[in-house]
Amino acid sequence: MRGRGILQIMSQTKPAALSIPTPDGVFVAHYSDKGLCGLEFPSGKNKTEIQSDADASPRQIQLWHSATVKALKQVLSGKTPEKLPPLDLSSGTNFQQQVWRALLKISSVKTLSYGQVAEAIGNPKAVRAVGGACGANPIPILVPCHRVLAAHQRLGGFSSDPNWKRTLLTRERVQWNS
DNA sequence: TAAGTGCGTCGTT
DNA sequence: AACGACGCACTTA
Repeated sequence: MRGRGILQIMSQTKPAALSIPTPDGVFVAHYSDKGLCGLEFPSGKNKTEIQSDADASPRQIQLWHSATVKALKQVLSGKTPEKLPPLDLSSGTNFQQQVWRALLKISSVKTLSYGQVAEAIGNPKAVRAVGGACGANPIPILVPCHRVLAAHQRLGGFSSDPNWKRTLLTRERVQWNS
């Protein structure tokens, strides 16, 4: 607290991690001074983890967080979120950010193949790299990497529990081939 | 049909 | 230089 420069005090918000209880478990959202920068799936750890109290957070983050909570719950119930909080995707490389932005355009119910995403960002041969970028997605669910299937409507992979991909797609009434 | 192999390709580490 | 949340062609059963 003492060593911070004036610029940091004025422009930088303390990174925050806020929990989000849902019927599917406790998610954890991370915020930078630019917006939502991470979303963790529920894990055994999250259940017992000390959750930073939302009341102690800056009001801006509280506002962002309420938007996150609402959007998350909407997607979890198979709906398209109306509003997203500001997203901070700056942790990604240029390529990854292109992919993530492309994913944001996929509305609920719809899906794209890894190949189609590659085409969408004007890099049609980078199919496999798109998969890598999906795996590096810091904000799953809200950046809907689960809506990317392999060719011919096959499921494809998922870094965290593949059951999440199946669950989310099922709730969005998306079908795939086994 | 289903399952397995090999290879091209590209971004990341 | 090695590794993937891929895609495609091509074998086998």
